[in-house]
Amino acid sequence: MISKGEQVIREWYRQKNWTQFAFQKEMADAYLSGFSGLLNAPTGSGKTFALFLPFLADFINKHPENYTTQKNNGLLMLWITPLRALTNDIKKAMQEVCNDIGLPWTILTRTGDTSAADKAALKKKLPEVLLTTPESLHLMLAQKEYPKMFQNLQVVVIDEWHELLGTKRGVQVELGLSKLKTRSPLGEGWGGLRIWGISATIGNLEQAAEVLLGNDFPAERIKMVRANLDKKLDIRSVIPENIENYSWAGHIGVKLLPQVMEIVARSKTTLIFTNTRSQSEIWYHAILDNYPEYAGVMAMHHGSLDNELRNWVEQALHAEALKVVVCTSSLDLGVDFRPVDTVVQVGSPKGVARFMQRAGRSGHHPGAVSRAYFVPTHSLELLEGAALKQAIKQGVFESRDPMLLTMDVLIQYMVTLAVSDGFRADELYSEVKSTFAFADLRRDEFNQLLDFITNGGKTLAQYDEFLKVEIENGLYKVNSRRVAMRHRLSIGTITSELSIRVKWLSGGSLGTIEEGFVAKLKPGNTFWFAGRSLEFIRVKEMTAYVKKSNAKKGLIPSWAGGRMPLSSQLSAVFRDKLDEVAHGIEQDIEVKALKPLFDLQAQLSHLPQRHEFLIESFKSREGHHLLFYPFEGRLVHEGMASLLAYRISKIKPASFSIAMNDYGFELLTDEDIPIEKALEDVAFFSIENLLDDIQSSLNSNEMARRRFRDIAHIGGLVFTGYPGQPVKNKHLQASTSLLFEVFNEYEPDNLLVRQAYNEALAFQLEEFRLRAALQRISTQTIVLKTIERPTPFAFPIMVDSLGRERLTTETMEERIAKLARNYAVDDTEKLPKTRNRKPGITRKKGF
DNA sequence: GACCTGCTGCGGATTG
Repeated sequence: MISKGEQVIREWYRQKNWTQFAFQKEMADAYLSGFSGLLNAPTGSGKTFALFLPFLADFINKHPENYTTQKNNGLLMLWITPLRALTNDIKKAMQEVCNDIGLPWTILTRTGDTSAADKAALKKKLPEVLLTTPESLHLMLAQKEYPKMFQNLQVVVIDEWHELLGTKRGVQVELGLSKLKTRSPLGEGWGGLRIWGISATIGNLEQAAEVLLGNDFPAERIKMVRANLDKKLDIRSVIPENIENYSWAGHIGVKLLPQVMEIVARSKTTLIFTNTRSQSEIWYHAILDNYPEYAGVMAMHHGSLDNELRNWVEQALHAEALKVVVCTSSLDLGVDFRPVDTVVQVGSPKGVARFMQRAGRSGHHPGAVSRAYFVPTHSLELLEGAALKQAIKQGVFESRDPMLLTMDVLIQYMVTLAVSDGFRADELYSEVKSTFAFADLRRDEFNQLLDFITNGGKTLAQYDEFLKVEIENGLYKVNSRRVAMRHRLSIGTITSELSIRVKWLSGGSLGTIEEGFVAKLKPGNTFWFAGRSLEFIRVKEMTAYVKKSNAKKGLIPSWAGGRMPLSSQLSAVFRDKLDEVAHGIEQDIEVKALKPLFDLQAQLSHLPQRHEFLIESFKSREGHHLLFYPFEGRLVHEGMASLLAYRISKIKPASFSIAMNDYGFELLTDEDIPIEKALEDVAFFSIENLLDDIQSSLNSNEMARRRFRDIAHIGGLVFTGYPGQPVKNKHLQASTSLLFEVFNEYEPDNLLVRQAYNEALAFQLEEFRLRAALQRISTQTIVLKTIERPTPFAFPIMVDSLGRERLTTETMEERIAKLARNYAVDDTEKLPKTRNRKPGITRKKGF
């Protein structure tokens, strides 16, 4: 005997002519039996229905006779997604089902886009289902009498949980949930509220569920539902026709444009993913220049383009009006674009999961094949193509590590609650302790935070602006309207640099570029942005005004952003591939194509096997070069380079400059380096004294100061300004820097400062990975080769070397002069030609 | 001739 609700679901699938997948049945069973848990399903697999339909069935079962007239029960389902854009898509799908089965419900969304009138209406009459973002959830918690809003809540769904996990937005979700569970009508604690996460496949699914549900969730009420859909992937590398002439270094990859355009021509709709916004612009421009027939059926999509422009592109993709879109990861999530049948990835995707995610953008029908091409931007990167295929075959996925004890997020949350109805310390402490993130929060730490929001802590007590929260009969409350307003304005954990808006003189916005780029422009200059040729007119009030230009050439802006290292999973498979090469047992076409390159590497130096660690040493007019190849990603290399430089300098004082990429790093000095002696020293690669040596070798103070900027924003120590009137970056930097100094000097045990140091260690240095890499190297056989000239492994690193960082305080002028004097012409002349870089241009420090 | 790495994500008041 099946229930009325289940009948309705089945009937709905039948009418749609859809088959109900096994995982959808399993999901319905779990839901209807009252479980909470995690649904592991890829986008476009019908996961929304998998959760929404059982929820409806459950409701129908409670009112089997008259469900079509039931309404106004209050908010029953809260659906949280990380993306504003997704809320409307999902709302449409849900509303359709309700209409189909005759349920008189309105599905609403509440995000920053929601009009003030709708937000006010929402307070008066609650919808049965509400779709929102983590930030909006916290804004709701900052409203007076917010418990009323959630008093009937039955289920919370966190969509794309893998996207939030591992970020401070994820911690925000954990805290929000810890509050909602206490508001459940079905009993205190985890009495009845069901919580479901939806996640794509990641390396730590079990942990993802654990983090979502918190520490006190009864294990017997947790289910993991997996959509074992067999998605067919067809992955191919684009192999340069003449590998011996292909660049040894470089990141743009435009040389392979003809091959890519052949793929585009063969396909219906292609997404070309690039790794940076600037690279998107360059590729778009290159296509327009060389294949003008694509004008009109080609578009671009990245994070600095105006929203309106991006919405248009998304619509046009749906409407099958576009043949090719050049984009960054701004298109690798969310909305499903059915017409897309081919994905091209230009340059290393840096991780297996990211590549899968992007490949999955093509062939978005059940049963369709996802077709993805990998385009290397330099020769050695082709080996990553082989590694990617192997990793996918083996099902190797990166994990998303949950963030722990993020005090800035907690402070923000405490003030949020104080702004609305206020909180009591003991109660809040136990709620917060129930989250995964704050399971280890000590009471004295919590008290320190309480002291901080009420008295400004030890150091800021005399400044009124830090005394936000007052205590009335044990209730922590914000009474100042100004403090409350400012706080609501700064809820959220995403911080970003100030940018300059680009607008037509005639009105209408194109997007944003960075201050530094605008500073390079003179009125009348042409630059390319958003795929158009623009003439720069002037800057006024954070806006650059432009008009259309007919110039064919122009500067292309670049943006400063995060630098993702090669993931440790992909690095490991990359090393496996290299081992195959060294043993001559390579099978992959990528590796076979690279044979000439590897032969040269073997001839000039050595091809390391799994148990070997290669170090190359050579002298040029620039000085003594040492090259190390851990193949562990650039962040680890950066840390390891500084560490080894420090350890060498203990044997013989020297000043080093450092260059690195995802495969290895270089140490360069004008002194003779006693490398053999250093290698004899057992402690050279040792993890003993690692933290101390890191402290001495790197400017950890500066690294922490950088992290502290964001922490201070999130923790509400600085006010970033009213909408439309941002506080100047310079001022913000000065004030966070000052705060950092003050804490460092007078309150070294300050929790936010401690957090800054921890974040720097974990994210800037990837300390955990660095440790593992050193341990691996200490078991390997060191192969030290003296080489005559840069090898295929060395060259890409050395090309980047002009952006190298000085470990000593040698001034810039001296450096440039020395470079100009010593630039080793005879060494570089023989090398394959790559892009030109102006000597003397330095890249900003990484931290 | 220039450009030649560096992603993504959200939210928002009041006064005059």
